[in-house]
Amino acid sequence: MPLRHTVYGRAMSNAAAETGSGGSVQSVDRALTVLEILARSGESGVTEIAADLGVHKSTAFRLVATLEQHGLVEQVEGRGKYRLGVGLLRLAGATSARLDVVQEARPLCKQLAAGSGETVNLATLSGGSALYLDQVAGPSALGSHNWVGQHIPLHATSNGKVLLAWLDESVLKEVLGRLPAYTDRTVTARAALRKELQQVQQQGWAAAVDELEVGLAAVAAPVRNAHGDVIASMSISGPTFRLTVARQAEVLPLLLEAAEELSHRLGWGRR
Amino acid sequence: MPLRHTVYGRAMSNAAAETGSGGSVQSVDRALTVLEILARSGESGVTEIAADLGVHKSTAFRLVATLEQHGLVEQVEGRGKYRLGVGLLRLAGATSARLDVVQEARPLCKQLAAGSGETVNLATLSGGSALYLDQVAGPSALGSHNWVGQHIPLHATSNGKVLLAWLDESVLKEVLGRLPAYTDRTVTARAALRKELQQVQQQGWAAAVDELEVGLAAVAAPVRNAHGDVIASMSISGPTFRLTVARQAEVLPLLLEAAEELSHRLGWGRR
DNA sequence: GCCCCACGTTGCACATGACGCAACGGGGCG
DNA sequence: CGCCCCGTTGCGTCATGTGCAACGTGGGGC
Repeated sequence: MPLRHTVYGRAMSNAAAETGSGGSVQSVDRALTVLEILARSGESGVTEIAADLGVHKSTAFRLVATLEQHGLVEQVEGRGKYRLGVGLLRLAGATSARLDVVQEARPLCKQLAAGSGETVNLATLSGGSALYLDQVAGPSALGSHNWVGQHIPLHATSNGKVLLAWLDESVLKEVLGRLPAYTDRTVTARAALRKELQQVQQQGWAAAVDELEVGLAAVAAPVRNAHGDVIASMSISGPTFRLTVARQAEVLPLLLEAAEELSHRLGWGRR
Repeated sequence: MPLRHTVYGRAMSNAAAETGSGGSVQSVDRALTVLEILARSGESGVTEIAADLGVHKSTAFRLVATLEQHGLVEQVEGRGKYRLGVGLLRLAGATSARLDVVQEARPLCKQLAAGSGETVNLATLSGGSALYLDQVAGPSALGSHNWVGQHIPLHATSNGKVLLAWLDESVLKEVLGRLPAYTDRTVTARAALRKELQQVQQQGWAAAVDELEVGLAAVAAPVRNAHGDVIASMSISGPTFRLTVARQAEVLPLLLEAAEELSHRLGWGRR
């Protein structure tokens, strides 16, 4: 789609780190950028947002005020700062309700979480990283991190490896630009990763222990659509001390069964 | 804040269900309304959105296109229709990262404690029993026990019953291993408990009087997350002589309102 | 304790950018 | 084959979003 927009008169004085994403409707574009800024910073004041956006304070204020009226942004009590609001959760809920994968997966994830006692995640490929679509915390997991909506590196997670393992060679090359290390267990050598991905493809599941975070372990299995493409990955994760290799072997059959059942519900292998 | 824009020439032919929420920045306001429309409908075409919004087709199109560039909206393949995009999940992830049941609940619990005069508790399911997350003592509570951090049997408390009532059958079976009696009012017959849980689910709240301790009464209501899962339970508890059935009926609306408001803050979209 | 700065917030006037219009292309159905 | 309805796009106009300046306030430093 061609950029139809003439350049703006002004010379973009700001450091706004323009994503290059020009919007069709300027004010809306700015407003949405505000959301992204808040997502990144967690909490920002009007002045800060304005500077980041390269617009006048008052402009930023009106954008934020409008967002606030829709509940997408709220101001933290007392202080004048702003942060993302819960309206986003409702919208996101509507989003995932619409994604058949998530909807079909939910009961299975729940059951799997109950059966394994650990946290179950569902992830898909999105823009060069793993996007976590859903998470069901296991009974023994309290206050475990919520990954939903997060973009997670592909080469350091079990879900990521599954998603990579069935990728076309051409796409794979693009995605594997850099392989940063997060712990000293992270696989950073391209050859080693390639080899592991092959193994993952053969055995039908992947594992990652202490590779993204020390103390975090997970196993994952592929989810296929009606065409047989791997469109998502389901994982069981927990603390390394609890999710030992032996325990992994115990929960693996449950995981594989759940992932297969989900694939089945999405039309794989039918007919 | 006064509505500053003049009405459009047109007489709002649509059923746009104007929330009365005027925005400060019109186009942003409209764009966000588009998100809400899509959240409600699941999938809409430009024309439909335009009609719903009371604007021209082309206007709606540009709004949608801008939303699309930020990933908040995507067009379903083939058909020209639009739906909410995964970008929302990313934003929501940033939201829920800082979202904590206890933290969100605190002001509500306080208010409820003040309004009811009794002690308010917040509990969740953890490893086969109820884990008390927070407690706000009411003004008339003298030296009442502090339950925070305690594991309490599920079948003998109002919170426990709420947490059980919405549990999957499979999990429920596991949890209900033994039903020890703590007083002679404790429900120990599995059939009776099952029946009560069904009633709890229907009426949307639970009660327990003298079932865990003689002289201790409580009513509880469910707290839901964005998916509608019951993730916690909020209760009002006090001495049986004060929290009579009549008094319970008085505080129940307050409790239900608080629990619903909390659910709302956690992203539950009512209904 | 005082002052001063910096922040969030609001009224106003201008010109910019968002809007409605009308026309195009294409896909599905009769 | 032709109709109709959809999403999409160039254009001219004016509504509307914007920058400016001023206000109130709260907190930090001197």
